[in-house]
Amino acid sequence: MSQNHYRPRDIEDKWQARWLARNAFAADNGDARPKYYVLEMFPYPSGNFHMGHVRNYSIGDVVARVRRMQGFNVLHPMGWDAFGLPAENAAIKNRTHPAAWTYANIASMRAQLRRLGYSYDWSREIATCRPEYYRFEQLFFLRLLRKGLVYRKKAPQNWCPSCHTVLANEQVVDGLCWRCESRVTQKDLTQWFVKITAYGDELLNDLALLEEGWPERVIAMQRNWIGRSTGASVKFPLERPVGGAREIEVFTTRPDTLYGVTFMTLAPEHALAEPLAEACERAAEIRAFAERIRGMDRLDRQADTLEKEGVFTGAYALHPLTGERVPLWLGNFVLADYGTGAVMGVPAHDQRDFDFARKYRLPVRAVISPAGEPPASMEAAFTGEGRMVNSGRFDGMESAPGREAVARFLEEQGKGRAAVQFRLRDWNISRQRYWGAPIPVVYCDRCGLVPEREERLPVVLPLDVTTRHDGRSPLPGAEDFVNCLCPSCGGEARRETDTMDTFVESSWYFARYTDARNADAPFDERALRYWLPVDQYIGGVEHAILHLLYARFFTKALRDLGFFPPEISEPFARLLTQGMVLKDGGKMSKSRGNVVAPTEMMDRYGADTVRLFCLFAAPPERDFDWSDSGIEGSSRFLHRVWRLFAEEKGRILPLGACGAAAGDAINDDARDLRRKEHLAVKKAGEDMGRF
RNA sequence: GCGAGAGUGGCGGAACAGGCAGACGCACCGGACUUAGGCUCCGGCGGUUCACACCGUGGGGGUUCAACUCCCCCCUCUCGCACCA
Repeated sequence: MSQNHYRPRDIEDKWQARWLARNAFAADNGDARPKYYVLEMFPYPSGNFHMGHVRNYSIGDVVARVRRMQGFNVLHPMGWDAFGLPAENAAIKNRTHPAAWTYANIASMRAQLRRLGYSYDWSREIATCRPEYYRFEQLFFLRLLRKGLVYRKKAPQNWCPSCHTVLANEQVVDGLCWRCESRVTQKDLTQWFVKITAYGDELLNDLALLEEGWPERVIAMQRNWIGRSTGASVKFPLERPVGGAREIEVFTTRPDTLYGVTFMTLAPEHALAEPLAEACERAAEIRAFAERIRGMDRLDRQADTLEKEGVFTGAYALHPLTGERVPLWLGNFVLADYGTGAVMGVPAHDQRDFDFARKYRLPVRAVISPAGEPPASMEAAFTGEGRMVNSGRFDGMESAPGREAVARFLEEQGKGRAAVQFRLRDWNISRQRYWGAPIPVVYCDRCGLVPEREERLPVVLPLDVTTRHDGRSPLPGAEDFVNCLCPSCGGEARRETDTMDTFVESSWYFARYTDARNADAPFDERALRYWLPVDQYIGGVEHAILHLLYARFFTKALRDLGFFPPEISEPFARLLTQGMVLKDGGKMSKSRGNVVAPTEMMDRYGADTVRLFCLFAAPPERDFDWSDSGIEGSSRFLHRVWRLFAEEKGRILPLGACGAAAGDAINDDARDLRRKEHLAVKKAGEDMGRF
């Protein structure tokens, strides 16, 4: 019996045991072969894999195995993105500890991965919740702090009431928490920020290096998110000083339209909104407007159906070039956190300003003439380029040179300058949660804020705490942790109890794999030089901005801190964003009751069938619908392959039998078979060519 | 509105670089094996047609000996962004 029957469990158990015993896929840092680093985005140890993971890792495993067969020294590691909120929530629910829950899940998921037969180098496995890992993250934090790339500030922050923590801008999707989809509110808090904006230009410009290897849409999304605009900042002197201010600064991308300014609009959150109200006899009306707009739900306020409205403050600024009086308004459409929170109103050449001017009967002055003829009457703003008119000394200039000329003139007059604005904001990395890497600073009554000393790292997250049922962090109540000695004066001090955003851990893990067991330093420079960048990175498109932007930033920052060699500026040379595994046209989810568990499928068909189907069902970057009858086909296919080999075994010549030595002994059938084999190998090689 | 991607049998999808459209799989049909088959194996399977043949890759034009593939115009769908001044 049975050799003719395909028995996946027997085959897989046998080989997996052998691979494990020999650590068969260990990569060698000192190897002379060309290197190839293939990496799949590491998982959060939730307890179970879903089909999306299986698809992701199966794609990566094919790349790794093909590259090995092609003679490359392949690094294909795996680890665990192990800090994070679900562990705390599960701990509360199951009356356990986040660490216990996390490590148990890692053990079970590691076993699942081995059963799936992936060719990982297990000797490099990492878990980000271990002090051996996050101690280096704390080191990076201290160095970034020293360099001014980490700072503390109080500002309105995205607050998720359900997760009891702040969120970075990147973690707010359509006004909802990226993890639990609760509505995000605003809260004034003092938080730690990473100055990602200092790298805005480089993050944008280096996208050009990724054009070959990254999907265009991911590049477009990053470009969009960074949102660089060039233009000018312009100072409008106030007719009378208000709240200690003598002028209001605005940013504009169209300094060529400066002579068309007929009003100015401030966000209701602008620092001068209240002083302006105070100075006006209609103070109550202005305050009521500002408060109403400020109190609006973020989502509603950003709706594109929202009508523009505003209120006149009674005050005037003076046009920097003509000296004309420019009325100051508050407006609901001006964003407080972009630019200066104030804009100049050019109704003739900006649709928003046009709408606003129509509603409040403000004058419209055309200063850009499209192709000669100025329009007799305007139904809409003319936002295109043209020739400057009614613009004093600049009359007759084209828009593009006009923009530069106006900016230059403003600068000469001390009334402004050429300027660049980013949409990208600094990254808030403080989290008011327990299960994360402690931020290594202390607060001392005498010395103030003091960084922990590097030789005292890691600041270990205490494990002997009891999780609170209200979801709040137990750290502030953990006295042994909080009470400490000041690294500077040795007096009594208190530790920071916020932890770091888990996206900090995932921003550098790919580099740690190159030297994962190094206890003295985060990396070995030779190992980094040899392995980086990752040649092929694979993961879901949901990280197009979040993780992929942070990791790109970290790579540049670590380079400038001297941790990375200077030639490493981008972490991932090629990126594949794999499609989702759907069921019945939608996401698999517990609530829909349509989850197909990989373990069940492996029990029924074996790991190879599950992997084969995940690869076969659709091209890697496209979504596909899970099909129960489809996987039957993959299973039948493997059965056929096995049976064919088993039945023909006696007639199949050993490898090499086709060589010259065997000569004419080979019959036509064998020759034909060997030819087919080579054609198949060639085809497979060509199909893998894109990697 | 802006950006990206996709439209090919009943379905998922092939077709490298302009050269036999529909590989492979699912479903379906016929046959074999079988007490039975929901297992397995063999064969068939774009449309019209008895056949010859003709038509056929979202629609319309074009280039070419030859177009799913290249060019122009249009339609539909998916995803991302969107009052960023």
